[in-house]
Amino acid sequence: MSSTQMLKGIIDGCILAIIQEKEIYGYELAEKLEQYGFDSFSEGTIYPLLIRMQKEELVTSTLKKSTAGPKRKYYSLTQKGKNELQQFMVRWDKLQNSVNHVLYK
Amino acid sequence: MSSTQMLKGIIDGCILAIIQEKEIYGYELAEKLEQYGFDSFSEGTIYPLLIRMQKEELVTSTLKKSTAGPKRKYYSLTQKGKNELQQFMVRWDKLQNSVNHVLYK
DNA sequence: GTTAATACCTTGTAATACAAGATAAAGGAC
DNA sequence: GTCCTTTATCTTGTATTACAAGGTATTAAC
Repeated sequence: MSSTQMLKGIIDGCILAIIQEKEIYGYELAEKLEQYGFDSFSEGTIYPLLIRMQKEELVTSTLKKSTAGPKRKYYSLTQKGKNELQQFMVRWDKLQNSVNHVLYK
Repeated sequence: MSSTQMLKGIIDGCILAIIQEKEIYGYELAEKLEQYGFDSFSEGTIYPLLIRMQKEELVTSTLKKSTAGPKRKYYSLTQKGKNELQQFMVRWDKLQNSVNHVLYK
């Protein structure tokens, strides 16, 4: 993943980090992102992203019954996903340094 | 500008910050970004971006002779650009907090 | 059986990072 | 004087992707 894709892909990394904590389903993830202070990540963003990440074999999913509503698709990280998260954290750190260097010199 | 566009638009803010320091032309800007640790911002990224920012009236430009090569197009911030930079810095700060909250809890 | 809440997915659009390549001007080598 | 290199800008085309908008399914409560 290039540095550019990172600029576009910050959410990806954050989602990997949240999933690593504990397995989680899309709807819950959306709520959690809002808690963490991210504005407006709609389901139109999150579901396609999760599907993409599963295609890339960063996450796996299992269906579990819900108390109310359709089955929940719980996601957890694969080893590849854990590696990707590590790499993301390095890139994020570097990006943070660069941006702060520019902004605050 | 939404939070999403920000994710994609971090470079925009950085470029505004660099231009605010002193007027600068595209080619020089590309070099400077590399100095600051950004990988690989090619001219195919930077020139369209500068043109876009001028269209949005965030920057103005004036041509000046170069010692070698075609005329340099020096960019500087408009008042609108300065405001945008301020807003970007606030959004960046918020984003940083959110991401770090997720990553390092 | 209707409503509300929960949960997932799809389609279409606009933005945009970037590679690749075109163009232009100046200076130096020969 | 013509060729090469360096400096400098711009354009075209492609792939990615955030998101709005809307659709579908399941359960509980009434």
